[in-house]
Formats: sequence, structure tokens, C-alpha cells
Amino acid sequence: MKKLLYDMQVKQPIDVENSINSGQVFLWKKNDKYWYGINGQDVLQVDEYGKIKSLKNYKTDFFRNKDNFDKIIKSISKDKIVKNAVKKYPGLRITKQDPFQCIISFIISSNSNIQKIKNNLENISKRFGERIEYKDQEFFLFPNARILSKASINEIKKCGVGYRAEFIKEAAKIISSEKFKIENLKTDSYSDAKKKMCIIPGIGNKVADCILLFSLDKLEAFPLDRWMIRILEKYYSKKFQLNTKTITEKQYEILHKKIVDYFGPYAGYAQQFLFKMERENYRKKWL
DNA sequence: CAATCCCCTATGCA
DNA sequence: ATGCATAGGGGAT
Repeated sequence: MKKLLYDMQVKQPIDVENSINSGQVFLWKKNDKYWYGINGQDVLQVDEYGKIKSLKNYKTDFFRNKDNFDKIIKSISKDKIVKNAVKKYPGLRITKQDPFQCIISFIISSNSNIQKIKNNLENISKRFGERIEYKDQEFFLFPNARILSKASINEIKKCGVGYRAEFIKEAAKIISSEKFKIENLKTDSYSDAKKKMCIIPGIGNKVADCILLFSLDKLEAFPLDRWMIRILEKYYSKKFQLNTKTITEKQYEILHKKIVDYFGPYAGYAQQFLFKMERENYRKKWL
């Protein structure tokens, strides 16, 4: 019966273009009519409907098709602002990425911009990842944690990541160690998983929330970066009074609590719709 | 050509 | 304990 109900849900089609162009992923490119993206040790080929084929056929629910969108949209639609954003980008999805690649991507994102993040990640793939051919095209897979944990700081620096090279190596060491089972974080609570993520150097509040939301199924994660703070100041200044420019750890925690109180357990989806809407208003480039 | 701007974290000091 | 200022690639503008 449950299965039947699931199948009967009318699903909003996936908006592949806008989901990829929403600041979540960096190693994607469009070729003719397909999008191709590196997801860890796999390459995904995605058609205009979001149907996925892949090099290794690893099972993935990359666009979170199993989420109950009716329920989620209803849940986050608390006001006109979110409702408008949802109406504008109805097929926008949160991605479910390879966790290690996601970790390195967002460690690199700090004090950077999308163009540079993309270059850095491409350099890492080319230097440390396996070269493969798929659908008559050349790709470089993302190196696994073990390989990056053994790379030298200097080699990593050659990818243009600067002072983040130490963070990357250390993160790779932790992730590849026996004790740290990254997949187990998927079944941990949000706050447990977040505590564990923040042990890794280069990962603070914001980066942890990106990783939790985009790769570890924590849909209440709500990354608060400069842009989101600006958005909250613009549309929600009464609801969440933002006092300072520099948001400290304690303030971040308090603000996140208020946000989850307001938007509910799928707050991360609200974040993605708001973020996409505002960045498009400013005509920011994505890839 | 210098100055400034970027999706932040870690650190040191008050 | 908490707040605040600042350093830290490098590329684009």
C-alpha cells in the first residue's frame, strides 16, 4: 500500500539545469544534450529529464527522487518569499553527492568563488584521479581519500588551493582511517553528524552544513554563508533579528535553531530555493 | 598597476 | 566562556 501511494505521487519533473547550477556541484559540464558530472569514483550522464546513466552503475539517488516533494514543499512554504522561490524553480533539487568529494569541494570553497573552486577541483581530479573514457569523452575521476591522504602538501598546492592543502590532506587522512566511517554519519542525528564533521580541520559551521545537506541526508542543515545572511537580512529581518556582520559560532547555532523552528525539518530545501532565487536576481555565474 | 572582492576557518587577544 | 579582528592562495575585475 505504501509502495502504491509512493508510485501514485505526482512528481514535479527534475529541473536538471537549475539543480546543477545552484552552487551545489562543481565538476559538471553539458555536452550536446546531456549533462556529465564526476561523482566520486563514478561519472554520471544525465538527460534532460534527470534520468541517470553511469560509468560504473553505482546505485545513486543523485537528485533525491525518493524524497516526498509534495510533503516537503508544503512543509517549507511558510510565507510568500519561499512560495515565490518554489514557484520560480519548481524542479530544483538538493543533490546527494559522494561524501568525500563533497567534503573536499566545500573545504576548498572557503574564502573563494565558484569559478576558482571549479578550477581547483578539476586540477585535483587531473593530478590525482584516474583517467577514464566514457561515452567517447575523457574524464578524470575524483581521487579517493586514501590517495589524497598520501599526497604531499606541495603536490596538493600545485592545484591552486593554497593554505587549504594542509586541510585537504588532513581531511583525507581522517576519512580514510579505519575509525571514521563516513557512511555511518547518514544514520546519525544532525547534531551528532555535525559534531563529527567539525573535527576535521577546515570544516566549520557553514562548510559542515553544506556537506551534511548535499551528501549526508541531513535536510535540516541550513548553510549560513554571506549570501544567506544577506537574504535573511533582506526578507526576514523581523523574524530572525540579525545583529552583527561577523557571525560567531554561538550566533550561528542560535540562528540555526530559529530557522529550523520556523521552516521545519526540511529547512535545507528552503535554503536552496531562496539561495537560487537571490543569486539569479544578481545574475551570478554558476559554472 | 594597485586595490579590492570573493559562498570561511582558525587563531589570538580582549 | 564569548566576542572581535585578522591572516590566509590566487584569480578576476
